[in-house]
Amino acid sequence: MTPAPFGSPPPDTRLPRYHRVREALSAQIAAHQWQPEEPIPTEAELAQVHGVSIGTVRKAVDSLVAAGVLARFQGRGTFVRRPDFQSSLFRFFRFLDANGAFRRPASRILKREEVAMPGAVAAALKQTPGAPAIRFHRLRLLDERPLLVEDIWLPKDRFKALLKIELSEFGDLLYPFYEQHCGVLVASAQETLTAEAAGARHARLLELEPGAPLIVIERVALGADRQPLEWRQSRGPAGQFRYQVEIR
Amino acid sequence: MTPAPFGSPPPDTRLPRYHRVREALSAQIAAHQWQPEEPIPTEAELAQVHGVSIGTVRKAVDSLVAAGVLARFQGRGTFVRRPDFQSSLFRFFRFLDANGAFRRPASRILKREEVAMPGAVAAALKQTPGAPAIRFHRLRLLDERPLLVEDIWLPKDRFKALLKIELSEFGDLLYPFYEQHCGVLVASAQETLTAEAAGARHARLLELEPGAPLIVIERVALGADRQPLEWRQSRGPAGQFRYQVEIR
DNA sequence: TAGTGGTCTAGACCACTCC
DNA sequence: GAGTGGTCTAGACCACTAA
Repeated sequence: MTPAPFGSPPPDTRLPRYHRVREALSAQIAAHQWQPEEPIPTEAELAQVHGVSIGTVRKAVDSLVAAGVLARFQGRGTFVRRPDFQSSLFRFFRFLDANGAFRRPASRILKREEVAMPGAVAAALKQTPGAPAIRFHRLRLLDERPLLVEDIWLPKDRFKALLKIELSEFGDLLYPFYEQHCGVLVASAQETLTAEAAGARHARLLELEPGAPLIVIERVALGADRQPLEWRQSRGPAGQFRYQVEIR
Repeated sequence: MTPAPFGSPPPDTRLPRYHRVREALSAQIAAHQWQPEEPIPTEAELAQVHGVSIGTVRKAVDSLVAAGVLARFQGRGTFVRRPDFQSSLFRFFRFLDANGAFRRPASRILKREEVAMPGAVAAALKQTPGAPAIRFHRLRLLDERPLLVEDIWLPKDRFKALLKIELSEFGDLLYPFYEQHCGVLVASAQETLTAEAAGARHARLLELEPGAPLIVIERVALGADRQPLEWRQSRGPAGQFRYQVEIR
């Protein structure tokens, strides 16, 4: 038995080989070793590099595909998946226009401010309470009708470049701005769904009666290293929301 | 090339072999060929029966395990899974007692009646509108405090045995009664989550203010053959509900 | 100890994409 | 046509369960 090699994470003593190959690939993906546009090495190459058979490589890749990290394309190669947030809970709001076609809602930033981070947000972002933060208030609309109110918090140090951008220059999506101006790439997120009665402010913004039921979605966006980057809370009318699952 | 064999479903011309093996296993499971307590044939046997290698059988079984239909146990065998509804949305209601331990809520049947099935329910159960139906009103409680109101609809013909049971004899769970008295086994279900403001009746039953936000979960319970068996709508206070997902 | 699934190999041929 | 992933084989040994 060979002695365990030294390395930063515990060197994985008796795990199955496909498991170790998967860990190695995961680490390389997290280190941005491959761009989403270029294929990762072929299965034959990976088999040779890791000293295992192709079948074992396939099993490792299989599990990363199942986890949504990689995507395979027959004849083209295997690619790091650019997250498209297809499974986001927002998908279950009825983002349809008058003709029934899907539409991305427009965004209107109502306010951008520099404030101290409250305790609950700081806990989610692993910051100290009161740390400098950037906060956005945003409204999302469909055909000029309000659909969602959003409250977005970012740690100021990593995102201060956003303070120099004119509000009118922001597009409908924020994550491309994080990437281009702050070098921060959102890789995944955790969402929590709850519901509440609309307060006066949210009711006014969403053009509802106070007390109307709202769906509340809280999201912590994570980087490839699973460090929390952004915290946001979004509210929309419950009547517009419908979430379906299969259970066993 | 051998001629396509005759059979009830189209005999699957050029599908991968593991796919055909999976279909065959699926059909046998749906036909109750194996009980959940007994293992299905070993991988070696299945390989021989279907004329494929063990690796191909494993791939077929893999996909059924991923779908939650089978469960494998090293050294024991592979079994048809008895559904435990672990993924039900109800799991996200806070079913906790004063000490924070999980508890199954108690059930109190408020009413049982024979009525004609309304159109919406009939559509979900693939019955004709106005067909004879059994309807239960039920309250679920935790520590004597109401947690959920339920409205349950069943087609009368398959479930008439339930009419002979005293209301006091029903336990906390209905599905065992379906199985024992009506020979009907629930294999899976589809759930839809929405929210609404509490009407007067639901508010009173749940001891809330009228207009308080409610989470509404609609469930269609399906048999092993995916025929709809039961339709139910459950309502609970939104503040007690919290649903979490990981998105990519 | 016998039998099960879990892991792994070292190939093969096929279907597809791209040049 | 060259190169990719998709499917498939016919074995092997290991880890675990149950008797």
